[in-house]
Amino acid sequence: MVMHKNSSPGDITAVFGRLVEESLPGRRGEKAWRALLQAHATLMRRLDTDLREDTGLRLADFGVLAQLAGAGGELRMTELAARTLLSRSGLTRRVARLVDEGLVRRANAAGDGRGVLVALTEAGVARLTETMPVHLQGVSKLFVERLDEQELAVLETALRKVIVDCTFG
Amino acid sequence: MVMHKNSSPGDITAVFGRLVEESLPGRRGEKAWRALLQAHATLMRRLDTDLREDTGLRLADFGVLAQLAGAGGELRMTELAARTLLSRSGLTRRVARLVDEGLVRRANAAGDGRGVLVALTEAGVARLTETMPVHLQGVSKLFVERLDEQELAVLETALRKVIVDCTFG
DNA sequence: CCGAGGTACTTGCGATTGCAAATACCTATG
DNA sequence: CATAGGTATTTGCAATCGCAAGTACCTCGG
Repeated sequence: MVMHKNSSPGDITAVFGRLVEESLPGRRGEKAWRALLQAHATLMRRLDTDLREDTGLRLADFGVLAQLAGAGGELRMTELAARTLLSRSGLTRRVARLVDEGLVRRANAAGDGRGVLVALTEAGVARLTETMPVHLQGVSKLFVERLDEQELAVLETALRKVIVDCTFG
Repeated sequence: MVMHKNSSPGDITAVFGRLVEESLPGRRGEKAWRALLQAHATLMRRLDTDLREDTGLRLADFGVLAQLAGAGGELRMTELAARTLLSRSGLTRRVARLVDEGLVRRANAAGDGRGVLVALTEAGVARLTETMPVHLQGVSKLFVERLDEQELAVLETALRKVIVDCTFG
């Protein structure tokens, strides 16, 4: 065993390991946390690149169209931002791009001059119709099919418990 | 019951609902998937803003320093990119910024002229030492403490199953 | 009906991103 | 020992991001 005046190699790991123990006794939850980060990052990257290759649509744009469809075709900006987990300013620009592509339309909210109603166009519906199966099959293959009922149930309840309320944008 | 030639309000939701059923029979896993997206997005945003307010360090920069510490103080670029879930080009620039701030140092990899070794500086170690508890207590409070042993165990095994192999960058 | 203060959304700005191409170096083959 | 092809990293570029400030509109007390 070699000891130096300063840190020996691998020492740093041990020092910070001890620091982890102080906040996470027994390093409880560390592996689950890491798994969450890694699963999310790799799944998103894969789903996004696959979707773009197969349909030309970005995952974030798909998310906007899908949320609109799930809400009956139209939503206010703020509500849409909340559902898509996008910042308000980010949504403003994303919607602008979708309007340019003709997939979405903007209208004034009836009875509130401040509000903007975003609605799917016919082209948007058509685009979503061809895109949806591609994305869902990706989610199915990479996520749903790899998990059993119990795992899905626990994931749902556990992850719901850790959703934080935080304003986006 | 009112029927129009074209879609009636709410119709779109039903149409796409049917489309979901085709790829996800019984909409299996849909709720868990949604919970994953929402938990990740809100947790990350919260942890990042909290960390920045309390220590001035971005979450992504913290991640780089923490991975280096966990690996004994230094890593090659590609390995570091993989561990931090960053793209290679993203890491190049992030490391450049960290070098500017003096938290990290670059050196040539011994025996491979192509390789770059990124290492924590003393200042980097110091910064990490003061930052680590803040971040970990955030993770503890928002994530670990809200879950029981079984939930953490299932999260870990389930999420590990859905980690995709995909090159970053 | 006026004005203060709240809400809804957009925009200026500087920072950051990833992709694809470029650079630099290594390795194996003939 | 030349060179073809692979690996490690960086950079040009155009797109995108969030924050903070700005605009527009609504609401309500007086």
